[in-house]
Amino acid sequence: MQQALTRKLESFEPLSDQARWALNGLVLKVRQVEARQDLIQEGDKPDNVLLILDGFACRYKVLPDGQRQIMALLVPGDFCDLNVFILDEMDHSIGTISTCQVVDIPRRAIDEITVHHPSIARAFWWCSLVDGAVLREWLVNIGGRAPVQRIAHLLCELLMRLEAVGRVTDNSYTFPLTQTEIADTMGLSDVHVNRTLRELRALGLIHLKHRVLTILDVERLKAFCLFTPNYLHLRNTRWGERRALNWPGRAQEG
Amino acid sequence: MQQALTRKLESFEPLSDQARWALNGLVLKVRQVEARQDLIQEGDKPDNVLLILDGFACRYKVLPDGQRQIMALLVPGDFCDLNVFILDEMDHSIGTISTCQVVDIPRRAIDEITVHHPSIARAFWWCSLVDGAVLREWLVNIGGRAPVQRIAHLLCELLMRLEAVGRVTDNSYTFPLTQTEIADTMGLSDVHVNRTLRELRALGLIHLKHRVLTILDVERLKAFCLFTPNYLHLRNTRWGERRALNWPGRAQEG
DNA sequence: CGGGCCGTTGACCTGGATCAAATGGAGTGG
DNA sequence: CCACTCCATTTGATCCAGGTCAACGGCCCG
Repeated sequence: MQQALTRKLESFEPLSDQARWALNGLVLKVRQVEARQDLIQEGDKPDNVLLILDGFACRYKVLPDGQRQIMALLVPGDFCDLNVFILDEMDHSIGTISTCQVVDIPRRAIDEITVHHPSIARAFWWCSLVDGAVLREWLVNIGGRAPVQRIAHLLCELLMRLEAVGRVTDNSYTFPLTQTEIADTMGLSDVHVNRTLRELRALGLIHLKHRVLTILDVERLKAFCLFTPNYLHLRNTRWGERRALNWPGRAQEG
Repeated sequence: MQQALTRKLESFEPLSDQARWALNGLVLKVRQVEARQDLIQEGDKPDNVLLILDGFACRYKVLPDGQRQIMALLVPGDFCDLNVFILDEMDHSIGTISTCQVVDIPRRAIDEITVHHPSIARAFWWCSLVDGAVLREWLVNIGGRAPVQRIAHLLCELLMRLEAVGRVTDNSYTFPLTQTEIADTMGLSDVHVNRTLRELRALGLIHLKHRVLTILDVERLKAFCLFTPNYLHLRNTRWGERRALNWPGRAQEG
């Protein structure tokens, strides 16, 4: 099941057998971590790269007033910062949401594999660029979209990201966030998340029960929140068709 | 004046004379660009790296409904993505806010300088990691902070970033954004931005007129929005003292 | 002098936060 | 098997921060 990473990287570009084999070599000591545990805390100086093999984790910060903001969701195949070493210390924490399987990859192993396999180096770069793109889209999401489309957008994004690592069947995937966690992610109150989910259910767009989310009508959900997948920069998946979906107007000139 | 980049990189770690000289070599054909022009548009496939020498630019997206979201401000010394080449196409646009001086650095020049100067390669890495950190902080800002502190936080951040490239004198810097642009940045309405600025003025925290911002009481403004500069990862500036400012509680354990 | 852009202000109204309480399910222990 | 606890979800009621609409004023520039 740890081919999540390989599979994800191959949605960027195909890898040679050697490269795939080298990637498997990164996965040595797999750790099982309970839900709601910190993997790294703000202020730490990590000396390993973390790779999520299974489960959901998140980057988050807690403001002095207790307000917690989740800034990213990490799903199977996701790294937390391939180059953290360069920074003095973590400026945010990373914690598990569900039970996770995690690998600690020593810095040196990353260095070696990227030296020996330029294709992997490129693919790793791609990962961090995509992470940035996702982050920007989240900013757009929170800053610009109404709560219903905001949540719908998150669900669409996760559908595609999880699809890319083979965690989706019949438009349905495990979605372990509590409503409060969704609230902390989307900058909403938990009460309002509840009502918004109800609305999405009433619209016949989703079904969410017992931590399993089913998207009842993918195309309608995407249209509903004007989801444009370009920012995920997928190439080789069946989702990655290069087309301008829902892209009427261009930026106005000054 | 183009030592903005050098100066910024040296707030990460000192550079040798050779490295500094090589950096200057990157700056060849400087372009002057009017305010409100696109430097790169969504969908483009850029073949140069852009470096801002002077002026303000921004990353933005325009949603199908016309809503515009600014996702980052680029100030002197800022790059737009050192590795865009890896991606198929831009997923957002970059446009100038004020008149800007911009350099187009060919991909090859970047490759060469990083090969010959590992310290610069590290420093470039640091840049992109900091960009990511800033982006995350913006997410926290929009998702978690009330409008007044949100704007105050932006002003604090800019103070420090501009300070790092020598664009601040007497706690005062050029701030070319219109109120509408601030609104598009902060996920607020322009009317409310206006009132919020008035509030900050009334509190005696800032003075903003004719595109020049003066922070009347830096410490009070920082305290006001609970500004924590750790995410900027500055080391060698007088702001970069390594201390846990305003950091009472730790993340709770599950 | 006139037009356009930007900032400012007032009036109104609504979306979403907040508070509070009830329901339901999963686990635990008697 | 039932009682009890702990949490997440659900729902109702209330309130206000901030969006929306509209008008005006100032400034720059042609």
